[in-house]
Amino acid sequence: MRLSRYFMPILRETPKEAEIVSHRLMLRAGMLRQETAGIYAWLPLGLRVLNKINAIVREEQNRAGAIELLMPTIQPADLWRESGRYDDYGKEMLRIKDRHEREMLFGPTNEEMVTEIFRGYVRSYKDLPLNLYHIQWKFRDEVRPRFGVMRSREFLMKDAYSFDIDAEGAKHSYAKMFVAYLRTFERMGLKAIPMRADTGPIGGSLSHEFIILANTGESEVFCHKDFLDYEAPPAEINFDDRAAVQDVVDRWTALYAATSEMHDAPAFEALPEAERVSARGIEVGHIFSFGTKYSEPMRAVVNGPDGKEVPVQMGSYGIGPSRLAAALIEANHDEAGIIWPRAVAPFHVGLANLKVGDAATDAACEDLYARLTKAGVEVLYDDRDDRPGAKFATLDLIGLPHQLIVGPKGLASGEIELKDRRTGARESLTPEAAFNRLLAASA
RNA sequence: CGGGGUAUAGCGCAGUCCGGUAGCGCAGUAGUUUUGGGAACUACAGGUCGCAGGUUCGAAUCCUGCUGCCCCGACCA
Repeated sequence: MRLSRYFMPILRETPKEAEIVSHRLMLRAGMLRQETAGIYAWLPLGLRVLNKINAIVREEQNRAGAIELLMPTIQPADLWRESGRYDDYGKEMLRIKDRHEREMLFGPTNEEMVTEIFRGYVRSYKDLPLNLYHIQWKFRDEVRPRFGVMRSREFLMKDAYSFDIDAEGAKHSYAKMFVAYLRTFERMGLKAIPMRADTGPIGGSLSHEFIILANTGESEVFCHKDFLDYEAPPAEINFDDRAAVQDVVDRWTALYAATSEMHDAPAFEALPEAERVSARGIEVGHIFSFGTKYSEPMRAVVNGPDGKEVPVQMGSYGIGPSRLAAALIEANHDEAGIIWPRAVAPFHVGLANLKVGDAATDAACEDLYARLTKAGVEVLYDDRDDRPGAKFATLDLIGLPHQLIVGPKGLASGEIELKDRRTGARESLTPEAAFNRLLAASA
């Protein structure tokens, strides 16, 4: 993408409403625009990040056997009366009426609707297990939205729903999502720690929050230090192997980890001091197993092997990609701006032409831009006639992992500069060597 | 929902106390000189001063009401 033809409205100064670093940087980097309290437009650069996050989430959901569909944002009130949540949900649910005075709502979550879809088609235990998910906008009318897209009213959520014939199957479904979540966050370069959680209005018996550690995190968390060295299971893990999947869950839940709401101070303090970690955290995922809470009232039943009808065992599993975009910045930034992990970076490389109009510089840039793009490397080419300093500042702000700096001085000796945004390390290389280096990095 | 702020150009702000033709910096446009870590100069353009009433010869400024937004708290992916 040529920056001269892109839409990336960066701000030199920080809008005063933005308090936390991710919000400030998202506004400054031209990723977001607030339209009203807790409601944001995603500008092109922000959307690219959101799409990268979604792609990883989707791959890992699919790998774990979940199947994507797409449910609407607007739902009929009657569906929610069946589960009893129309009255329970309170003012956080945005309720609206259509032109015929029918009561509708903007979905805050989709348990009811997915259960309605399920019961419309599935009759037999032979069709189980089943896990359906979508990535769709949700609306929760928070009393006080804040922190940009970290706590917005409209937000994007991946929500998966599992259906099983019995509790054992449900446990396996839960474990599969548990593993998928560990992999999802690790692929984004985040250290996410599962913590036992309160189930809140979703209800149910078993629940974990996935918390990433970031010193600007919103809540206080406590965990065993060994978690910091744990690695997510490999892509090759066999999700159908109940024991293997359960082993991962057991391992990741064996040590102490809790948010402040669930914190058991005596238990935590019983650990040797050197093994305790108190930190700030951000919730990026939440999984629940809630049995027949919805299937029973909504009559989502199947015939079991014995021919008897039983309500299905359900679970739901959420990740907030829009929140993740902010959380990623909270965990990856410095004074100059964002530092994107490669997997979610809006572009891989920022190519800075330090002297637009200089024939040799233009030619070198055009050549690199064309070849890298052709090779599948995503390049944002700053071809604007601007001063070098401004270009450096912009590239640091938007945080692309690699910066290719091409100017007449370096070219005079046949070299260009390759800078690593995270380490700040710079290297002078021939254009050819830089090209090969970037190809290798994207392999 | 309780408490506290704030609203003036795209962004950041001054002006309000003490009423008298709306200003600064950045960003934008044109030009000149520049060009390896957010350039300088010149010129230009950009505002129903959140909204509605009121007081006054005259209101960004004083009074009344309303609204938006932000922060702290309680609540939450």
